[in-house]
Amino acid sequence: MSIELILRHQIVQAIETCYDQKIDQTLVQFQITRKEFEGDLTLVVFPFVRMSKKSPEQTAIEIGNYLQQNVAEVEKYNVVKGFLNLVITADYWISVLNSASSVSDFGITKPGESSKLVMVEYSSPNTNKPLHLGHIRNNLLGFSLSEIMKANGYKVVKTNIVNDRGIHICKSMYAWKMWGKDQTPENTGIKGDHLVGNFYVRFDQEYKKEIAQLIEQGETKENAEQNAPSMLGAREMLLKWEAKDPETVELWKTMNKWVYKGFDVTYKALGVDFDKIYYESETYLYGKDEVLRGLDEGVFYQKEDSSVWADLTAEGLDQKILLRSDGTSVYMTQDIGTAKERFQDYRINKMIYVVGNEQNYHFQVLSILLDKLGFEFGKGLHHFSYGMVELPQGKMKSREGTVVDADDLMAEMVEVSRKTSEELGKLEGYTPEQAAETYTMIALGALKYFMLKVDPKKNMLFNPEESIDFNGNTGPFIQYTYARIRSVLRKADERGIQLNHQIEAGTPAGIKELHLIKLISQFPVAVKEAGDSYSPALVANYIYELVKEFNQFYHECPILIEENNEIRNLRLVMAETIGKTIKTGMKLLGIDVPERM
RNA sequence: GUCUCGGUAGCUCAGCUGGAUAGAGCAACGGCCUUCUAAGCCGUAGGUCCUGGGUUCGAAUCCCAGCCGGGAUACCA
Repeated sequence: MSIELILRHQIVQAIETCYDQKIDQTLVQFQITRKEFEGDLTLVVFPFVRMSKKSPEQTAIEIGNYLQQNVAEVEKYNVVKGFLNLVITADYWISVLNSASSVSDFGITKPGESSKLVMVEYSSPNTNKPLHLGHIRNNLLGFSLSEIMKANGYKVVKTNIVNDRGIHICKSMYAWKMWGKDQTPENTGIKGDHLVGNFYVRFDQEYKKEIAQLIEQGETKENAEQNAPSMLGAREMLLKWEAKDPETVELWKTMNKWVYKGFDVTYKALGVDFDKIYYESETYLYGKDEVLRGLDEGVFYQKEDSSVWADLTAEGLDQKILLRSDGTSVYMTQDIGTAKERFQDYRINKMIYVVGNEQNYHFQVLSILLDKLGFEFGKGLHHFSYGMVELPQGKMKSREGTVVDADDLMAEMVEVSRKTSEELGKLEGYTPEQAAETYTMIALGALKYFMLKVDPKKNMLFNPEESIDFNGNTGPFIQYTYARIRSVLRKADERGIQLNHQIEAGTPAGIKELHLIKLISQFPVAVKEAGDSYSPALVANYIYELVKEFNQFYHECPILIEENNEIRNLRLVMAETIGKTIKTGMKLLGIDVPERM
């Protein structure tokens, strides 16, 4: 049982004994004692003043006395104003270190047979352009969230729904057919997703030219947009595709194949993967039956033009269209279909959609509609809504080319990482392959940590002018600390020092050691909170705090060269446990840590 | 118009289930490599926590109003 739980219980007892009042455990609020005061845990006594009918100081002293007498782990206490600072015995903290160091998966709750199944949908790209920085955030969040859910004892299915059909891909197809028919990834050497993306941009350029021309000829802007030859061409392609025209379907397959091959490279570089991939071209017709059933059951209604609608005014929202007057589906219809499909394919207990906050409204409506259709899981959907990545000029737009490309960004960072490693002479003695593996790991560590350390729900700013840092609160800083710990442990091994993992009670641990052990003990708490609140940032922030604290310790206290064997052993075991915690924590963020750097 | 998210140091962000003197990193300035990895450590400087009310023993944190910014808002996904 953790010290917090023991104390919580005992404090309730103390109030009952001293003041003859029964209180709820939730009234007991603890915090970690601030550095400038002596103690480990602090009880705020103000809430109890009303019961004691005494001054805060007097109340604190009485509760402190009770705890000191009745709780073995409480060594002593002091009172500052209304704050009761409790000093926990060193032996308790040593026992905490012992239990943390003795297990291989400290802080992790492994899923078992009866664990709940969570499906996490993330990435979900369009197949008309390569992935950019916004997708990177999505992918990293989705992957990390999946790892964090697993670490909280859930079974997880990672899924990706590929948006492989629609007018956007037809635009690329049309442009290719018109202005680049001879080009392939093979004969141009351009990565498939980039090649297709180039045609998407080309389409937009030509389209704009045509609009300008039509307006000059006296057309209204609206007419010009509707009747520009390119747009007509793309629309025609969409109709042909839906009619399963062989030539169009063939072109569609070919170009999508190029894109998938490109995506695979990017996904692999990012270190993300999926257990199940859905393709919208296969699922986009699914929702229609459900909507028609809803219409039969009177959940939805039909307008005179025979379009089908949901009335959400009772929920404080508007009317929402579900089937167009020609009977075709909209985005919402498809999502109803895919949701049903997924719950049929898997016994999902919870569905999490990792999708940007611009779609908050969509998912709010989706949840309500599924509920109205009688699906139990409707209310259980969770939209993991994250903020946009903005550039100094504002939002990224693929069509206008104002995007930070995922592949380019990674390549640049690997290059910076390589140069830095070489300048610092860190990887001497490594083979070129080992060196490349390490500096790539560092580059990705920098990128991933940069993206994941900020609160997912907030918009974040990325300035391409200032490359992502490798110093300070960064991935490489944490990786560096890990490598440093490994180095010390390697040297200990070389010198024939055997670690004794069962540290004996009474080992003289200093304030610095105790503080670090306290931090180690918080790791499982951080993992749980990250899972409960769906926030990888909490794990990132925790690791940073631990690492920063360890580096201070490292500079102040010798580990390997400490002369007292007992203390040296304590510090080595502590360092090893911190290393293990860093590795586990970073794994939750999808970041690897190097043995050397 | 309505809904929603945000506003904390020059910049990027923590802290937000109310608690002690609001913290990091970057950028600036000054120190520390003959001792376990200097991608590190120490120090200096930098704040009307958007504004105004309210609740409270106590508010960056909760409530209300306003200002500024992002996003959504019935047939693009």
